[in-house]
Amino acid sequence: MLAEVEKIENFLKQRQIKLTEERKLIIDEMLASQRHFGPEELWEHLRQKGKRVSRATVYRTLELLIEGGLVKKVCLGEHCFRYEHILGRKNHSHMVCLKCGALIEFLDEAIDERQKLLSQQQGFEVLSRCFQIFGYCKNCTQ
Amino acid sequence: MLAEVEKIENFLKQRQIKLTEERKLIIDEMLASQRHFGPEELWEHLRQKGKRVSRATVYRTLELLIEGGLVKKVCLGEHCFRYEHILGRKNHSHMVCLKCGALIEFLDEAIDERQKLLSQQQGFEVLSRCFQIFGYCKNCTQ
DNA sequence: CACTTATTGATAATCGTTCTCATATTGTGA
DNA sequence: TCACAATATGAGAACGATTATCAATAAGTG
Ligand SMILES: [Mn+2]
Ligand SMILES: [Mn+2]
Ligand SMILES: [Zn+2]
Ligand SMILES: [Zn+2]
Repeated sequence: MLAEVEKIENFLKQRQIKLTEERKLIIDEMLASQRHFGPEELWEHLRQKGKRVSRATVYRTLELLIEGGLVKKVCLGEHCFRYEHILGRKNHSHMVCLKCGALIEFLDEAIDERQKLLSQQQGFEVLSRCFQIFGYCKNCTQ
Repeated sequence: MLAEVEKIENFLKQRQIKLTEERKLIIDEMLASQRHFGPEELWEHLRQKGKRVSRATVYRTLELLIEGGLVKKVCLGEHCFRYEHILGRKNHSHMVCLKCGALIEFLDEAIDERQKLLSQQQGFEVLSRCFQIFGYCKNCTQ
């Protein structure tokens, strides 16, 4: 956790970005709370702790952290986006339960390699990937 | 194309769904135009041909066709959704060029199998998948 | 043809996200 | 330490794609 905060602060310093109170609050909350979260959710958590920041600042900060490669935005269906920090985590994908909302993370060497091969064949330079599987989780099919 | 129209009309008849002028227009336009399209785009094309339907009807009809498994909605980044008809087409994924917007379709047995295996391991019942690769196409990296 | 039921159009509402801009804070270098 | 330029913030307006509303209209059955 300390290493993570440090990595983030280094990123901010490298560019002409100021480490404000609000950004600290948002980053701390992100690292402390559950893995996948929405901006509104994070904002509400802070608010409940008496830490009031603007919704706009939450969005702006998350965007900043994405630019720095510290946070990833995941599309979980129609109009549902979640964020998660990816400090020290391997690139992974998600299975999304359409009933209970459960998220199952997965990663697979074989898929990664096939995917790499396919894009090379097309002369396609990969920047990011987005792979979701929608359906019902174990609990919800029983 | 005829077979496709027929398949769609069969789907409509099977349920208590009426084959209205507007729905015919939308389906014809979809089959006649390019593969991936947005609702607004389809609406505009019809309008330019003097065929006026409500935007709402375009959305409603596409939704209907998705239910019938005749159309698929593809998420191409943040707030960009496209539709495509999947009549007689294998399930495929897309590489999306972030510069020129090009779409490269791909499908791969190996990935499908790994994915199937992974979801089985989790006891996860798959309903749909969504796999996109973002980056730069051949033309845009040169 | 008549009648029931589904569908349409126009536009208001929604909702997550971004924009605006006056005010406040940060970090620098004197 | 202090002053100052550069950045960042908050509050709420604006946005834009999609969905909801509901009175008027059309489809299809028999
Ligand atoms: Mn995850
Ligand atoms: Mn396609
Ligand atoms: Zn579930
Ligand atoms: Zn391109």
